[in-house]
Amino acid sequence: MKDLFLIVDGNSLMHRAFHALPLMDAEGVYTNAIFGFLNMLLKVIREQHVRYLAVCFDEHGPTFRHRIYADYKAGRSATAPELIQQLETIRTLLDEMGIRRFSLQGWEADDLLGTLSLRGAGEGVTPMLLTGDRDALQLVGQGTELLFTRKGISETILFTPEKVMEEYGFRPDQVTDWKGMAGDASDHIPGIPGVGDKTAVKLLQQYDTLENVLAHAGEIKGKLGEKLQQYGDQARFCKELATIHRDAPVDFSLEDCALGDVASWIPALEKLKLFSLIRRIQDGEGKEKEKEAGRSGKRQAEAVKKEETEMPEQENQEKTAPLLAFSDWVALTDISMLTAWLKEREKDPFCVFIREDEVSLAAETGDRARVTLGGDLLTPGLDSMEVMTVLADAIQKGGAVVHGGKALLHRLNQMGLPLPEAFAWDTLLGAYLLNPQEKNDQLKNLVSGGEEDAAGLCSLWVWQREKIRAEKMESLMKDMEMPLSFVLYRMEKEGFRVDTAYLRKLGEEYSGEIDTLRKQVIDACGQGEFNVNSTQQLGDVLFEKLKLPHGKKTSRGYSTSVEVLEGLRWEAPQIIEPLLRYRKLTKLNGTYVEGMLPLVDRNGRIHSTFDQTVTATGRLSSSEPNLQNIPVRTEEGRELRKVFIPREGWILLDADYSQIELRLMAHFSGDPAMLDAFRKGEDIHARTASEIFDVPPEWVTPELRSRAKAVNFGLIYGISSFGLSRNTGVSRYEAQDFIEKYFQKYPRIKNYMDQAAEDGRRKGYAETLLGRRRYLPELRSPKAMVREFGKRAAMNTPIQGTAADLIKLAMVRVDEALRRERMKSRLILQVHDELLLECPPEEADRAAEILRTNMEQVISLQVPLVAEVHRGMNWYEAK
DNA sequence: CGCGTCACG
DNA sequence: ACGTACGTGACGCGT
Repeated sequence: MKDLFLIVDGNSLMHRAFHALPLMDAEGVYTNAIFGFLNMLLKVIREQHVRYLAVCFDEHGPTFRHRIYADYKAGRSATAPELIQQLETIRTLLDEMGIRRFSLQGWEADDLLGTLSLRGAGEGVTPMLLTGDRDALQLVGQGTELLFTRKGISETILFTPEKVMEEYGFRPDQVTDWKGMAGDASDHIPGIPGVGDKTAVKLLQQYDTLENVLAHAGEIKGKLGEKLQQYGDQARFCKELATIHRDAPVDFSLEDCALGDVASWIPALEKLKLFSLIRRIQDGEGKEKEKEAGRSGKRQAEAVKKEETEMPEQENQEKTAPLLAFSDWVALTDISMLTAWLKEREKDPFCVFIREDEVSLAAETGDRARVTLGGDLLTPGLDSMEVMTVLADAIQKGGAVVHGGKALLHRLNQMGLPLPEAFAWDTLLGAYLLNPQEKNDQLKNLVSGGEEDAAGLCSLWVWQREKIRAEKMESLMKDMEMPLSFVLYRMEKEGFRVDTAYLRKLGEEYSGEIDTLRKQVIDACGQGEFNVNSTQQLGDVLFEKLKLPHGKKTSRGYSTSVEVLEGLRWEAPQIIEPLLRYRKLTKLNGTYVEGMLPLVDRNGRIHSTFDQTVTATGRLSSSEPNLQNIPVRTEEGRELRKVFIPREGWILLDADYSQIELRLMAHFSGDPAMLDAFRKGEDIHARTASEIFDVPPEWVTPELRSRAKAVNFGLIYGISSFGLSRNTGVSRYEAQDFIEKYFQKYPRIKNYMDQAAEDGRRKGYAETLLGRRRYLPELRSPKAMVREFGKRAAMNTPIQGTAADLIKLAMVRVDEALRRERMKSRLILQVHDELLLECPPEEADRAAEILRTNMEQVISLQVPLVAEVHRGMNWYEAK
């Protein structure tokens, strides 16, 4: 095997380490980036056979890229001073450690990586690049490999040309072609407008190179073809910017890069008091030799590993579970074998993973088995109904570990099989709790090696169990999310009855008026026929042809949003009035009439899907149809709620939390004025108005109250004067004034907000009252805008997320109470702070009581929780 | 598929 | 210097 020449992108790694690790301030010296960098370096040296080592840095001053393109990397915020300081220090340190480093005025570290790898390969060593910069992917191949850091620096992934193809769908030599077309916002490289990541990959798969794409641009139909012709030169230029130059005039000799004994680093590390690194070097020496002897010379083709570090990990650490060891698969070829397999393990949980053609089973003992389903004469398999019947019986005992229990319940129900009361574990829900932001619907994304069978499921379960315990989310899992999935299953199955005749009638009314309005708009514009639904055509007519003053622009032209149109009311009322009404009615008709009718089942009921694993904050989401956004804010839209009715002879109960988010803000902040208002049951917005506008309560006008309400809402979202002014119409100056007055009157709230952002930054995540987490890497972004977003999310998530926790818990308890009392009433809908229940009239009083008490008593806070229950013969009445 | 728009809490 | 309220899903357009 050839010796490895490790070439490190110093800037990239230092940058990543800086943002991944907390600032470590040892006597005023920041060393987090240095520590992370060296830790990483040591790890790679330990794991790979590194014989030669070089570290490359950027040099100050413009490069040839800036000379040909002034905007290159414009818009990047300045490097933090704490990082600049460390970038200075690391150079000296590397020199003292005897590590060869390279930097060259006018060249980026990338170019040096390219140059050194070429020269190294020429001398017969295997270059391995270590960087977090995707541009370097173009250098992979001809012996050069690339270790890419991700999740901060805690994981690396080894790229070979095959791996690049697998991850991105193109070859390393196509990286620059790809970037030339797709562009890169972070480097201010525009690419071709309208061509994004996906389109660029598709083009390359068809035409191979940028030049060939451009040569065939004439054959490509439609807008895409036009754009390719129009922006061909821009794409070539962007490709040039993205191309790494491999001919930098460096003073290189391989021998200068020879890596000595890492123990020689120790004196230099002592100066910086990097004792934990020194300890790692010393500890590692004995152990390394042992490992060396047992290890085969072959390096791992692909390795995703966890960095061992003494610093608290800030990012969400490993995201996939390690695969456990299992015995060989046992093929269960008849039903009695399946029955026996399950019987033998009935004392302990078993993992079950069902696919179209196969059921696999696994247990923590390491046993695993599979059953082939269906089959024909050539590929014998078992009858799927028989298999599922046996399986349902075992699952019913409550010991099944599954991925996505709600879907399994639907499946069992459809087959007419008995349902369990609980599962032992649901890894879909576990994955969501561990990281609500991550895509977690596919098991294979959660297990190392991408296993999608019961053995993978079992590995994931064992790993999650421990993580969830360690992160103190066991109760969220066992007492909330898992039971809730059964409640949601029942809600989905029940559905909500719809008065389709009335819905059709509304649709006809809308359609009739829409036709008239469309004609009015087109007449008033006087520019001939056009599609009023097309924002592009509409913008063209209003702002190009009719020269109306345009507001903000969007990436595709002029904005025609309600906001903009309302501004034109007085300019062209004969166009704008019918247009606004047209917009509104087409929305109601398209989304709520046309969209909903096909979803009504033959019993006149509509079955939304409630997804428990979508939102970042812990809320539910509803889809097909979304019943959480049925109109209510305008009377016209609200009429639609008359369409939602209880089953024959029953009634609807609607219970909603009053001001739950503000109450939570009062609780979290402990602000005395706000606590007092809620304890006395006052009108909170009026009270706020009185406080911040400094008028006696009886002087609070609706106008003042409404402003105060906007400020209260703003607070929950992580207020900014810009946002407040945009949403209320007051000037930004006034908005700023309101905010300042607010914080004067409610200082503890200000304190809470600051604390939420600071806690989030320190811990790396925001959490709810019950311990649900949301990771917020944004708080450590170098970009101010991204950081500001992170702050607002850190302030909002505990509030929105705790409200979500509480209503979920209330749902589990309400459902449980209704079942315990053997009532017919059932939950049919949740809308974030509102529960809808359908019940026979004789149960109404008791059901209302169950709703109210379970919602109000769900937890004890510093302020009372209040839920109001209304009843009616349709949703409109019950609200 | 990406965007603009708009419905909800 | 720059663009922002937090969290969702559906529809229609123009690719």
